[in-house]
Amino acid sequence: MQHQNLLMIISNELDSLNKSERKVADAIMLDPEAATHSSIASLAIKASVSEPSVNRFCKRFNTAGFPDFKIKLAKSLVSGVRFVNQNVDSDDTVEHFTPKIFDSTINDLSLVRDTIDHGVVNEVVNRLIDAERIYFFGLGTSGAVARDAENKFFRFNLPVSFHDDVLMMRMLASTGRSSDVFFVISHTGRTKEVIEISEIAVDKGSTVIGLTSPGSPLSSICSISLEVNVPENTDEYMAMTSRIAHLVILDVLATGFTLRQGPDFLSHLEKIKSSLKPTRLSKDK
Amino acid sequence: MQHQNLLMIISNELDSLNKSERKVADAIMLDPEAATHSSIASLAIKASVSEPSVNRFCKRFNTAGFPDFKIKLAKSLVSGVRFVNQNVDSDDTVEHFTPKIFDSTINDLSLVRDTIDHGVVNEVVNRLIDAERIYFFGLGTSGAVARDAENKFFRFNLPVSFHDDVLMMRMLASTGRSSDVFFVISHTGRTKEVIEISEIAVDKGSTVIGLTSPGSPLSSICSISLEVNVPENTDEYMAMTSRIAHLVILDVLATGFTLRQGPDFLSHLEKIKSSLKPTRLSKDK
DNA sequence: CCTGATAATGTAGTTTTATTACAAAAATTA
DNA sequence: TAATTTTTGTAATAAAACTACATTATCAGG
Repeated sequence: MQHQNLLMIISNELDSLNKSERKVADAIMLDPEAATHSSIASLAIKASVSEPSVNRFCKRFNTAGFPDFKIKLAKSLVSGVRFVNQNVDSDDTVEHFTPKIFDSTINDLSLVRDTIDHGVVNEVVNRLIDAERIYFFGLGTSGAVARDAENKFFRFNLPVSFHDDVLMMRMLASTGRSSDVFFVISHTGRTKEVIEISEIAVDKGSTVIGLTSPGSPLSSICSISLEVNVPENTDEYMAMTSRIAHLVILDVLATGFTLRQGPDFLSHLEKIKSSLKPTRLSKDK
Repeated sequence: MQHQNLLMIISNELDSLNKSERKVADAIMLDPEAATHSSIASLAIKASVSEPSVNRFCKRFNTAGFPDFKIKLAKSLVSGVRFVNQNVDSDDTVEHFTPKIFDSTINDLSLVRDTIDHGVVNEVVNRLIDAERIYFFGLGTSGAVARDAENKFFRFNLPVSFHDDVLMMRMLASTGRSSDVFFVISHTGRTKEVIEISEIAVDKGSTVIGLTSPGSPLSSICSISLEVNVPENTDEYMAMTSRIAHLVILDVLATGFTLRQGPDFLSHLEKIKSSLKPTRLSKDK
């Protein structure tokens, strides 16, 4: 939370603002760069609020006052995320919507970074290390995530597979052992099939790790719930960012796994990497 | 040139300053961070000059005045290299390496955002709209990206499929028509099989879009090359970020596609979305 | 080493900008 | 609906920045 960009903080707290604070926030978001150059009076007019309201807004975000706020805002603009919380407009051209989509993704990732539970991550890494088999389950978009996870964890020298076929999943879940880990990925956490399958695996004594949204049905039934807080998508043009957050979390888990194995393990990874060399054209051609 | 760091400009011009300007410069250089928080009066005292001297100093460096100067100075203090590249250490705990991985991903994404060629994106969207069939090809990690792309573009009411089987790919490529689009995803752009297959498709007159790294063999042979600039991964613990950049770019393309179809298209997307409702548990349970 | 011109710097007043104290209005609760 | 709390605005005050002008320093030519 320490080094987060002011603009992102504002966009994340948008919901908890009162009317006039919200007006100020909107005025700033509309053109943050302009805000850093305007006086408190002109910004107040732009937001249709009084000057003290702008001042209070600034103090709410832990700045000394308006000038200090402007400086912090200016700093946050350097990092380059300019279109936080700006939806794609129907008349946007490529130049407009491309940075918006990137910025929105970046924003969501930094939110997840700051809200992820390290204790749970740690616990999940432990379970993965103890696992004799890992199954990655996911349907639809989460199927692609599961597939990526298989590819990544395969390198770790233990039996891994991914599945996006509910019948297959069901069979595997019901024949699961206590040493098996079922890693279930689901954005919503409310897909009936996935929940049923997870319940079966839990009943059989296997470990079920759910990578899903907080408070979802899946989250409540699995052995360990790795909750990812990605805001709901309000804009019909915007993509689902949760799958990207899921991928990054799997990177985190893989890193934790590797680190726990100690330095010897790196040579094993190197072996796998070099096994792919013959499939590639050499760099100096 | 406009984006050069103010602090550097000052230090470069140090010799050409007159006495009091020099005093101001020294006072600022001594603690630039403090300078951004002080008033013109306190800085004048610190530099042992009058307030107008400070003001004149500011204007000399093409700023509107002291407040504007402070903002530009503050911006120049934000480290030039965004989100300093911190590698994962072998003794990092979850608390340490988690934000590192997120930040590194975020950093790469903002690099891609700023280097992506909008013209090419636009051209790719055009080709996708004109396509009668779209094939997404990818092996390994890029297979997962291709799978995600299929899932996304399927909603657009045109025949799409993804393939991660080289034999299948080869057959499809050699029977391709000019109205077909082969969307080939490859991080390295040097996988022999993928290049061969792409060449076949190009020869048959199909459009081959390559989502790959700049200057790669794949990039040079395909019809349109969508080049993604993600720095090579130096750290053995760090994951491959390019696949995430690829996913975001596919989001961008899908958005471009949707926008080009006009507002009527949204109802079609809504239909697909609601078709999945029966598979989910309701929210208020 | 003057003298006049020019550049550099400072003083004091003015204007702009930001903040504070307090009152009015809304919203919330009992 | 009255009491209480929260939100917002008004108006006065304080702070900060700027400008015009005066003073001082610097320097070239005599």
